[in-house]
Amino acid sequence: MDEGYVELVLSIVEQIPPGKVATYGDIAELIGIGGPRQVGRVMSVHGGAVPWWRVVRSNGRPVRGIEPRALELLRRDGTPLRHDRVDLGVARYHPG
DNA sequence: AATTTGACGACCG
DNA sequence: TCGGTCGCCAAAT
Repeated sequence: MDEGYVELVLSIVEQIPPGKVATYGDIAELIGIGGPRQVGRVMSVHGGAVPWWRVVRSNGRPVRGIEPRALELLRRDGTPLRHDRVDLGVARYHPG
């Protein structure tokens, strides 16, 4: 596998197809780390190498601090957006 | 070693 | 829908 959960998180994010999104909580639960904050921390450090904009919060809102950027990238992927929010009911991707 | 911080989540009013 | 609170855990200070 790998040396730590960091690579594991990144590998999952890379598997998210265009037009779909995953939540921090889903990833955290999938790999079995303490909580979604750890996923967020990993993304803040190594997220630049993966499609970070396909990881959103549980309420469908994009990542904090970079919403404009995330929304444009999501829109480019064809992700179902409802104004400034992702339609999780349709766009939610179940990793694994 | 102790405290605060953070790309979060669930719950409550 | 919005804001406040608590729980969570690793990293930063």
